[in-house]
Amino acid sequence: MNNRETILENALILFASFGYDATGVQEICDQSGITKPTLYHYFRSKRGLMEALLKENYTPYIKRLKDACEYRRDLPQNIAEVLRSTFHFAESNLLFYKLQFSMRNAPARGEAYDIITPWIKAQHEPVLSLFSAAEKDNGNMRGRAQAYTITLLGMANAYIQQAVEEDIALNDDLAYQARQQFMYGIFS
Amino acid sequence: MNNRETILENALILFASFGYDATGVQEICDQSGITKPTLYHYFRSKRGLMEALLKENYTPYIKRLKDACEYRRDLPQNIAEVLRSTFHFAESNLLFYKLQFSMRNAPARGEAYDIITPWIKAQHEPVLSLFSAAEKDNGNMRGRAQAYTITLLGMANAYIQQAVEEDIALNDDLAYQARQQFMYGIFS
DNA sequence: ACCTTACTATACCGTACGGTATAGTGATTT
DNA sequence: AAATCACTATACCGTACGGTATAGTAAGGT
Repeated sequence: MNNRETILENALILFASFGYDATGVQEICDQSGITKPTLYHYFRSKRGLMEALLKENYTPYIKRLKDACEYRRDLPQNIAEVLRSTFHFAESNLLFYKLQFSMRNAPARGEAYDIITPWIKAQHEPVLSLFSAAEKDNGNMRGRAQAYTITLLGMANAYIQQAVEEDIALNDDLAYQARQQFMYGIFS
Repeated sequence: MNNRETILENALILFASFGYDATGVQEICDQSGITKPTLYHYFRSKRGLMEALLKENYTPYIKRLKDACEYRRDLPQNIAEVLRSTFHFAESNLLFYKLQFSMRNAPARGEAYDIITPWIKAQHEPVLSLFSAAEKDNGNMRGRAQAYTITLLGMANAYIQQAVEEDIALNDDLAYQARQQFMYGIFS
């Protein structure tokens, strides 16, 4: 494994364990067996390192999420796919999931929040389009696309948190259960 | 207002805006119009300041939550009360709610997480007892008290987040809606 | 008058931070 | 053989951090 990958790997572990602010560049270098100029050669700053980390880990999930949000007049199917892709995202790289979750919920005026903002948008945007498209087929959903987006993703996180703490699998069954519960919230 | 209260008030604003790590003691002092020895007189350390902040703001909520979790063989009633008290907690001091939420979801090895851990337990414990008590009256809930606790509190957070971002009121109607959705998840 | 107590300002401590200037190294290109 | 390139180590920069030693001040008790 080359130095760039080693740095990214150790940065993920340290950032996820101690947070962005509390993790020093020197610490990442020590853990990776390199020195600072090497790190600054590959990533132009601490921020640049975090940006690269987010890009590498988010990209496949966002791509799959976009597919999951392609509306084909079957909203329940879409919702199941959104939940499945999000569960898979969390399960396949739990460390990164924890990191991004803590950053999303970090105070809004910190560097960490700045860096993750575009990715939050990239996640919300396709889900929001999905519910906007579904509105046209279902009158009593009108004007609530934004609310549905927040609630669906919020519920996914609640399920993931539960699965992590209870050590149960984030499988399709759980996604189905979450979908039923979410849809009940919509149509009641 | 005395200096102690001024410091606590400004610390809340700054910690909630920029985070515990990113907020310097000097910044809090400047904002409060005092100097560091004054702060260190009232609070023995930066950590002590945060602990005092949590204690003052959490205590009334935990007390009310405990009442809400007193089981009288009417679980739906208890759940409604848990949601109501939590919604009220968030709405009456949104800044503090945001602060504690970001700390709860912060990386588990930081000082901020250490400080808040006992309060997380103080919140979980009465809700867990509630579901444990309800288990005895309802066989098909057996062994899931922990899962219900996490899901209920997680759902409350999802609703609060939605209410904040959509600028809608965290009133009893919303608590009722959240309860229905949660109970659907239990009994299905 | 004297002592204690609660509180506050000036000025400083050691440490760690993010980042870099300098000087290489070893492989590839010309 | 010379020059170029990607990469890496040593040693250092200025700044900001959490925290404190010292020296008061102002009020109340005796």
